[in-house]
Amino acid sequence: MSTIGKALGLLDAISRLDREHGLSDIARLCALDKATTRRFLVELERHGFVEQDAETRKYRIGAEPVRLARIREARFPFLSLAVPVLRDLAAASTETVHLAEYSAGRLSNIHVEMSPRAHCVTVDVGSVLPFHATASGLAFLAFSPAGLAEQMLAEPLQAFTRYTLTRAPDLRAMLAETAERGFSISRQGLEAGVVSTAAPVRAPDGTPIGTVAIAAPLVRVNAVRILELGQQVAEAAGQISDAFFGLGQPAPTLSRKAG
Amino acid sequence: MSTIGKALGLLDAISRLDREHGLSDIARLCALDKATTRRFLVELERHGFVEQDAETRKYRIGAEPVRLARIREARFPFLSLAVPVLRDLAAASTETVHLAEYSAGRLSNIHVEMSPRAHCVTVDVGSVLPFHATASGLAFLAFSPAGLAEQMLAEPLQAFTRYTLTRAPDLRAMLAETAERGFSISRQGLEAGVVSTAAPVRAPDGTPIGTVAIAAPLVRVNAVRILELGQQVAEAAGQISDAFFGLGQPAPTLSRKAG
DNA sequence: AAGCGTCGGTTCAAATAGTGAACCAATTCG
DNA sequence: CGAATTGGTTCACTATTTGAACCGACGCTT
Repeated sequence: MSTIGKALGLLDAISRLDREHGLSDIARLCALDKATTRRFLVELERHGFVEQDAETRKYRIGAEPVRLARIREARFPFLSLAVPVLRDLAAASTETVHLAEYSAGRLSNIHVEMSPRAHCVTVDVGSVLPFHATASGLAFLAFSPAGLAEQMLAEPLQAFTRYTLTRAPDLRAMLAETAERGFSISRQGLEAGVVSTAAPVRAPDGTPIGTVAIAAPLVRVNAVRILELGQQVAEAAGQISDAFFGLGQPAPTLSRKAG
Repeated sequence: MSTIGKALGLLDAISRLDREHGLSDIARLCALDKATTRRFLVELERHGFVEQDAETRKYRIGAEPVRLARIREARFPFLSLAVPVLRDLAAASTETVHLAEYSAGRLSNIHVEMSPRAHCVTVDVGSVLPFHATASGLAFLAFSPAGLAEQMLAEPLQAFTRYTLTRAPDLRAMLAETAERGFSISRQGLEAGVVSTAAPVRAPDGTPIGTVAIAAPLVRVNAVRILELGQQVAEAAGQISDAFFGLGQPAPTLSRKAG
């Protein structure tokens, strides 16, 4: 594997940590030598991708990604156009809403609007969503070229709860349903006690570039309510697609590479 | 130089481009071999740091930095706390306001609030600010340990306009003035016809972590007005420092490494 | 339509960079 | 107090990166 790949993998590992960690910890986590890990961290730090706390000597994500993200947002204002819609959706549904973007073969959460209610689902920004176990993942695959779904189903599928669908035929059926319905539903696929529904944000040519999802506590949704939420999420996703590609956007095409 | 450094340098080069470019262009710009450039781009793409347009084959910043930036913002909400203050400042001053963050030895623009006026200064988000030629740079250095300023002054200083101060003694005088006054002033240092004033956002221990600046067309400011704007910018910078470190923030320390 | 330049992308021997076991010195813990 | 961490460094060994030369395709000009 290339050195660059290893270093960026290291950065990815750091991004998944819930708190700051030290050199030895990070080395163990990435199964890299301590010396190698250190060289990577130093190099990443030189470029602002990680920062080292001067006191604790622990490492965290640096400020350079913020700069890069702002540049991307300036040309491709996905977040800034989507957030108002998400806010409205959270208010209308009174449930937690989140937006994911597809990149590098993964679907990552990039924004969360919390439910105004006291009892609600929390979702981490920056987390990577498994395709088979989340409404977002299913919504994304259902509207992508069939090859992508098959590629994802071919890998071993982790069961996060005892409700997680892990058999390809079951998932294929879910995808077919989703494609017909216009939105996906996941019942406790990733987290026990949580039901989600999601719909794709699509480029003009139809390929999804991300998803918008609603996640609600199981106790608040019945068969009728989930369809209601699904309608709302599909509506919002359509709105974002239109807002984004409707005016002025050069509609960039994305090569849909393997994960 | 390490391969990682070269690859991240390439990413940095792409970030500075005003529009998307092709492989050969980028290779030329970075003085790297085409084959090497391609391997880097492919690797960066695999991890989502760049995207290649499927049609034009040109490269642009990818979505992964957005994910990383959101993670950082969730733990270290510099932007989200600063933006409301910047908005108020833009409204109060009726001039363009921008926020910069120090990282990897550079001061980068991470947010801009445009002046409500028709005739106003525009500032690019993501751009890197030269320390000696901008109000932000001077404000940052004036409140940093003296060693950092001397390090920056030691390098050859580019004259962006015929008003740019490039001699170390002149700049040292400016820094002394700035430290005393509490805010910096730059008259056409980077752009002809633009006057700026800036103040540092500081961690509890006093070291600056960024700056907030106002940039106004020369024709709208006289000696009195610039001091007025300076007062406002200093006030706003103080507000951001307080908002950020006042409550709950763990006040992380940053190792102040060379540029 | 032939000629030329440039594009994105690929190949493989030569050269350069990355690697990691062993080693510090400084903390932390029982 | 000593055992087991921690972050960090060294240097002989070796695997990875490098780039000139190559390809087919596209878009000009003649």
